[in-house]
Amino acid sequence: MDDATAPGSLPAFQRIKEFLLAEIQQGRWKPGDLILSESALVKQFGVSRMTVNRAVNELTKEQVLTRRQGAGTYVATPKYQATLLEIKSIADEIRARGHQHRSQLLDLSHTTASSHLAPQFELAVGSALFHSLIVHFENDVPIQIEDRWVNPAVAPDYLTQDFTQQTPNEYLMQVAPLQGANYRIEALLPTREVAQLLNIDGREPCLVLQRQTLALGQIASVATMWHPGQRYQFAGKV
Amino acid sequence: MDDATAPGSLPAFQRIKEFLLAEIQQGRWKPGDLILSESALVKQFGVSRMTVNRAVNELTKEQVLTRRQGAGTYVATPKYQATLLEIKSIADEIRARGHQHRSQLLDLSHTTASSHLAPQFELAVGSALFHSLIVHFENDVPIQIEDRWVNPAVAPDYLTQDFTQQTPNEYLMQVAPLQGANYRIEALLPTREVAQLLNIDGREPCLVLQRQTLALGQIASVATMWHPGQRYQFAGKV
DNA sequence: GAGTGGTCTAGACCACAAT
DNA sequence: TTGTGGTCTAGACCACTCC
Repeated sequence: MDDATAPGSLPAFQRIKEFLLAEIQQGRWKPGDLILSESALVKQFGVSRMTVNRAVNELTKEQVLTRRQGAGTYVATPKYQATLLEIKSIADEIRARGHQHRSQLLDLSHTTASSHLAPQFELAVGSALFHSLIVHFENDVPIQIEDRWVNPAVAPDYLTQDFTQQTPNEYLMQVAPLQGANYRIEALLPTREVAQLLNIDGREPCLVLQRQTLALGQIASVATMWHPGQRYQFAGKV
Repeated sequence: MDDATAPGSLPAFQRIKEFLLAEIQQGRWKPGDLILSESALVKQFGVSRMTVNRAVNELTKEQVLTRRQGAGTYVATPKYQATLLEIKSIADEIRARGHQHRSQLLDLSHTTASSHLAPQFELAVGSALFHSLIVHFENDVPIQIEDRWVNPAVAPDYLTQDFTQQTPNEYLMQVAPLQGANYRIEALLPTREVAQLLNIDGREPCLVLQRQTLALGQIASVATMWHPGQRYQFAGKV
């Protein structure tokens, strides 16, 4: 005999993957935790080691787990995503260029969802929202305006953070595992306020990134990032 | 006994993966081709079927191959890449919106690498290059200017194609497997020529994508795509 | 029916980490 | 030394496609 223990059901390696994913997504295993060894999973599921190995190796390729020979298998620390438009920290990006990063907090407040914002959060009009407005400087030159609304259900302590020490993005990724993002990139002329904050001429085009991030099964945050066209570009590899 | 046929060497499944990748990248197997079956690879490499299966399955997960139970394993048709900034066809994109695509060929010529272009191709100044300049229309409204230089070593028949029927991108992906791309996105004011071709005001910002594509181990193509800021944006998910 | 891939087993030897 | 993961074998049964 061999396989087919559960007829009409998923393959064994899939059931094991789903078990492991459920443990992680439901928070019973957290990033960095050591999880069950292969031999433990072999006993628990009554399958051969090759089958367990396939399940765990696939999750490792999918960057859900990390493995260290001789040590064990761990829950991967969330990686801030892929390819281009990485959900990375503007502060890290600036420092990686060997430059100095500084940010100026212009607003941090409690507000309510307008008829324009509410649908972007899939919340009712008038729901509570947090708002922050920050200018990021690279070597004292303004390089990004970050205009962000945050869902209080995801980050209830948002208003008490010190966003000159840690960017909102960094904070949000710390309090809630990022599940995905939708983005839009446009070339727009700045509003008068944007032009003034970025210290540019009103006729200079801006590269605008709008991003909606998802966490804990909800829309965590909606951000609009304005960059001066003369001083900023997105670049990457595929 | 079991493994360790080639001491100091790669694992068997890795050697098989590299063999398969080499066959594809050197053009001996083309997209859609049926490749060797598992049993054929078992004989060729003198390994067990599970080892071959792992190699082929991993390449399938990596979207290099596709498999059909009962039929066989095929070279995947190039998938126009990931996440955002997919290397996709502007024509398909427009048609996917249910709109009509039309393109106008403004130039298709043989030229030589200037001191500005040569380094982008890693070629000597004065090397032969092909050039094309195309305007793409969505429902008769200009939506993209595609200004492209092509390495003749990768696409020697570039100048004899009908680019009103097939975009340069589609043609290039057909003749040479795409290995990667570097891109840059900027917000710029249009040049006089660009403004005229896109039928926009010279003060309207443009969303500009520059992309360098790699194929056959060389730099295949360098393209600059201009889009009117009012009518175009990049969007996607991560 | 012959051939293909999809999955699984019950062992095995190895390199490595922790102790 | 014990336990971990990394890799591999030589079989097996199954579902599916093609002829």
